[in-house]
Amino acid sequence: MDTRGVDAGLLQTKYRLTKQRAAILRALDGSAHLSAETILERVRAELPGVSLGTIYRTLDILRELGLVQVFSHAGYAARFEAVLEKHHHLLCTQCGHLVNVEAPGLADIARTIATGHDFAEVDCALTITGRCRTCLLR
Amino acid sequence: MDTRGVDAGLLQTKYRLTKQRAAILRALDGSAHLSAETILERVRAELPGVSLGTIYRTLDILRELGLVQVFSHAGYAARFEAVLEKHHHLLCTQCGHLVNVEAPGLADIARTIATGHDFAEVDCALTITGRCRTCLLR
DNA sequence: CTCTCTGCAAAGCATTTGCACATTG
DNA sequence: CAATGTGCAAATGCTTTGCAGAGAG
Repeated sequence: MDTRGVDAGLLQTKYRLTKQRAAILRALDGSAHLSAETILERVRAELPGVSLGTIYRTLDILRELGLVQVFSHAGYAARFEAVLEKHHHLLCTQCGHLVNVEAPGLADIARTIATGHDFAEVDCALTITGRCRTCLLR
Repeated sequence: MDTRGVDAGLLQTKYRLTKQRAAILRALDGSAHLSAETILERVRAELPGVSLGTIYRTLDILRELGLVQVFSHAGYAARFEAVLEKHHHLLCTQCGHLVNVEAPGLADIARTIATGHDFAEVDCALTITGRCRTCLLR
């Protein structure tokens, strides 16, 4: 994630660029699938006083701005990552391991389905579940 | 949903067919996208003492047996429905309205992606989001 | 200076669980 | 009867929120 680009993105909005927010952006940089708790740990490493409430509030703003993608699935805490390119998820139902995958053409399929039902402003999220190699061998 | 078929299905397992479970199956019959709370209300209409714990426990068994499909999405309580045919979901992000849709060929796409990453026992769930006609006009 | 943001701690909500009793097969 | 299921209520875990003080622009 190009943090400078995101900073600029934030600055163009009504939101302020605080040191907490900058640290959260840095924590997301280059890593995928971080839980709020993990982000809290990383941020606290450089900014000890930060609270979980701030993490959630900031992530929600970043999601609203389209800078962060959220993965949530029944039975797991949400996981967050910076948006680089649109992608989908492959989840191991045994160990929770998450892989980013691309599904070329899926967006078009989804848009066709949605417009057929009079929906607009369409987005889609595909979650593929299964068992990963490691778990299969166990 | 053919409740008799499901009863038979239950009976073939280690699970007992109690009056609570039968009532829950009846509550699911013919309706889609029921929350646990709604199911509780319906079941209590004929069996007043039933608890929410039992609803969740039973739904979990039915899901495990493949008789019930669960839809969950960040910010909403889970919604449950009897499995008739595999389908996907179209969710209005404004009003929460949920529509069942088919996505022919998607299962194959998902399986191809998953096996490419050494995953097996593959399933997939597509959630398309957008705004429904009613909300667009508002 | 004003408006937004933060930390804290409490609340919220959906869901799960321990336990003693009831029920099923 | 032995094993499974149930109601109840408390616990859980993630996430959100109110508030009073701190900080950004």
